[in-house]
Amino acid sequence: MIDLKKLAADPDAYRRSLAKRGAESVDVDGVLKAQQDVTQLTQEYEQLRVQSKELTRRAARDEALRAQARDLRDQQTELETRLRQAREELNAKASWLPNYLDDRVPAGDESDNTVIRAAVLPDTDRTYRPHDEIAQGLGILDTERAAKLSGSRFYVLKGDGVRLRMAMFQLYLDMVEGQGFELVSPPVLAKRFSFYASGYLPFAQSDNFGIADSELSLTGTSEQALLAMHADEVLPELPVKYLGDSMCFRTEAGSHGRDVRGMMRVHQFYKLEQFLYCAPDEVEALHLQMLDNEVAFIDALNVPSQTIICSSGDVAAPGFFKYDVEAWFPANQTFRELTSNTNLTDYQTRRAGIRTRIDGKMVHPYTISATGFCDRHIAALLENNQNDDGSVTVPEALRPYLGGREVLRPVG
RNA sequence: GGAGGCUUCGCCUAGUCCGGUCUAUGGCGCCGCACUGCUAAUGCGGUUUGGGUUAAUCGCCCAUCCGGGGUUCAAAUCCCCGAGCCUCCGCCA
Repeated sequence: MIDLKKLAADPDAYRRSLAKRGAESVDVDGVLKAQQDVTQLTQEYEQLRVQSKELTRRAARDEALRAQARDLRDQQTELETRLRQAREELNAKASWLPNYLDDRVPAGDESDNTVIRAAVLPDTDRTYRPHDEIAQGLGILDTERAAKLSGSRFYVLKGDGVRLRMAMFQLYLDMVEGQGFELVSPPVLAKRFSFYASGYLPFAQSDNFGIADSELSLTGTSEQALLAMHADEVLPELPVKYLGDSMCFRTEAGSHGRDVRGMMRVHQFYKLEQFLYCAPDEVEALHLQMLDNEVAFIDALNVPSQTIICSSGDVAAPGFFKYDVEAWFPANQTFRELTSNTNLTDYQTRRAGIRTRIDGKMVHPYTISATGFCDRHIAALLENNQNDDGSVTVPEALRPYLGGREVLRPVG
């Protein structure tokens, strides 16, 4: 939710932001009108309440006034109904307003993303095999059996694949030691409200798996839980930093035929998420700190990567400013998104009713949602650290967490 | 699945039986001031949140006692539905 007072004060500033998103169809005037209606009805209602309260006070000792008081109450009830309807209309409309965009966000689609840190690619003409072939060779990935079990866009991760995931988990914890993160493993089933609060609903209605005969859906990221679990709270101090540990579930609606092979775009994957609440004046520094964590981790996996500022078309509705880190996938000679790091300003905390006191004033804290690592990192690691015989050299940083092993060898 | 208890403005709490200055009590914490020759003690005052009014402050007004609905001139208080927490029993990884 954006700040409606700020919107009313300068609608054109918001319209410019919408234009950059290509979202001119959003009904700004309708929201402003609905807001005025609510304000006006509220004032009328309050005036009636004053009269009603006064009359009630006197009616306590004077039965003759009770008929009159009853009449006033009925008027009040009627006005209350209209006020409630006006509020509902305002909420329904306002929930469709995306966040403002930072001035630094380039207008356009994916092709307009701005590279702010270039990758250092290996100077070689050797050929690389795609990560899924390497993984199958190592016997750590089984997509055929996953298809029998669950269908397409799933994988069974086995043996050293699971160990790699656990090793990465431990390495990540050690690398961000001292930064004040609390490790949290939240539920992956959440109520509708949680998806609304985090800004996924109503925009991305079809992205999540619902549970039949239940209000619950599977979360696409622990971000949704780490936000909603603090709904309606006043946070005593900032920043609050979490590492969210969870499986993530996504329908991948609208991505038919893209990345159907391997581990890149699936219905279920593991992710360790960096999620934090902070004061507005510390958001820039923390945003960069999260980015540094991501890059340092990917570097530690010996995976070349570049950092980009995402263009307007690549920033989801609740986002204000987003960095992506893209890993080099040498088999296809292409960069693919590995991590995503968004400053969401107070958009989510407004929706969730999360506040904090800064200099004695109640304000909505800012949130940052940034990937720590996820299963895609395994794919990037395998593809970039493969050897010609199909084995994979374990990056040095990971070796202590894999019993000192230096190489993962193909089976049979 | 069964039975019972609980939910009050940061935390704890009075008030609910029997509706009416409840305009919600007190303590802790916090803030301000005063005092004391120390960042101790004490005293006085303030301290829910959201909205409205205002250029803004002060003030004033409206709402707010887990959520929703109902009864009533009037609801923290009575009735109904729901949520959450707790205890005991049952069942079960």
